[in-house]
Amino acid sequence: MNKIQIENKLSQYGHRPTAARLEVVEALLNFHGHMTADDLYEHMQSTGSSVGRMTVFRTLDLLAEIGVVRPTYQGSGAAHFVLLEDGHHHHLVCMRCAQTVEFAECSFAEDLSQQLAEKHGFKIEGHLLEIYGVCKKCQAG
Amino acid sequence: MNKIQIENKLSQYGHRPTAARLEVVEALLNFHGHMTADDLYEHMQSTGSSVGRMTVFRTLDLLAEIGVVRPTYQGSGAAHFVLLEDGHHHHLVCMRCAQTVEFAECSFAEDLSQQLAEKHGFKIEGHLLEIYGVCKKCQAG
DNA sequence: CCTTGTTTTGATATAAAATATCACCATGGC
DNA sequence: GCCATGGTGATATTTTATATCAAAACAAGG
Ligand SMILES: [Zn+2]
Ligand SMILES: [Zn+2]
Ligand SMILES: [Zn+2]
Ligand SMILES: [Zn+2]
Repeated sequence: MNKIQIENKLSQYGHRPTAARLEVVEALLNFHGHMTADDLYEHMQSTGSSVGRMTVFRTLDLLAEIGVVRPTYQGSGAAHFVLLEDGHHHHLVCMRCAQTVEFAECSFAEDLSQQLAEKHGFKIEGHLLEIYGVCKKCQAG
Repeated sequence: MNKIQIENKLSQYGHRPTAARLEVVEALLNFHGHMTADDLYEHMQSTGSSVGRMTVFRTLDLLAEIGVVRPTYQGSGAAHFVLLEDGHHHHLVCMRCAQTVEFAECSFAEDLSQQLAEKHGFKIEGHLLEIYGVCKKCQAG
């Protein structure tokens, strides 16, 4: 999902694709991997952006609402946002040290999605699969 | 997963199944669904427990470390803990109002688990599948 | 263009949640 | 019992998130 697509999605949902929001989107796409709102804000600061902290928080919330990102909890107290490429995201998380490894393989069946949508009246737009385990380093320690 | 099994798991991992911890476990099992640490603490208070707030936080962290619960983020600022029955948990979340619906159907393939374990050196112990969508009420509004 | 109503922004203030500290208590091995 | 280790809980502190509000940006209509 690129900047243009996200811009369109914002418009679709009646939110203006303002300069500040697009700066956040740009930073989000450049900043690879998981990040907290403050991580992203500080990264933007370091590249000379003048977008405020509140706008970063609000834009991430907005992007979560329209299904571009999703907040997850990685044990640090702050929400970590992950990009939902093509609507989904998958990662392994170490239960001890919170190290995460992303992977592309998707085992989510489309028919289960439909079945759940009907059963619960939801319009389904994406998913996150988190697998828990213990990483090599923590198995040794 | 019942109280005894969790008690054994604590011991297995070298943590004492103290009275305070078991009270938290008991409350956790009674309190159905998702909850924040403070939700659980307040619930315990209301039932006359004298276990302190810190112990509730610490016990939940401990249980997360051994795979009994998992913190998730549901947009409220506080971590929501879900019980990993038999190692896994699945729910639908509304992207607008954060309403959640749990479901039992599991589409996670065992062979993918093995494949990932080998590839990344993880010892896999469970998973969470979060499906995002818009609930009936929010579709209407 | 201007005017006007609406949305967005960002500084600041506030509230909420998580973590650190530390003295005390409980437990288990010696 | 005595010591070493681990666990507890009150409190203080830090970190995150949210509320507030005046100013700025914008869209629409005249
Ligand atoms: Zn690890
Ligand atoms: Zn997927
Ligand atoms: Zn909803
Ligand atoms: Zn499952």
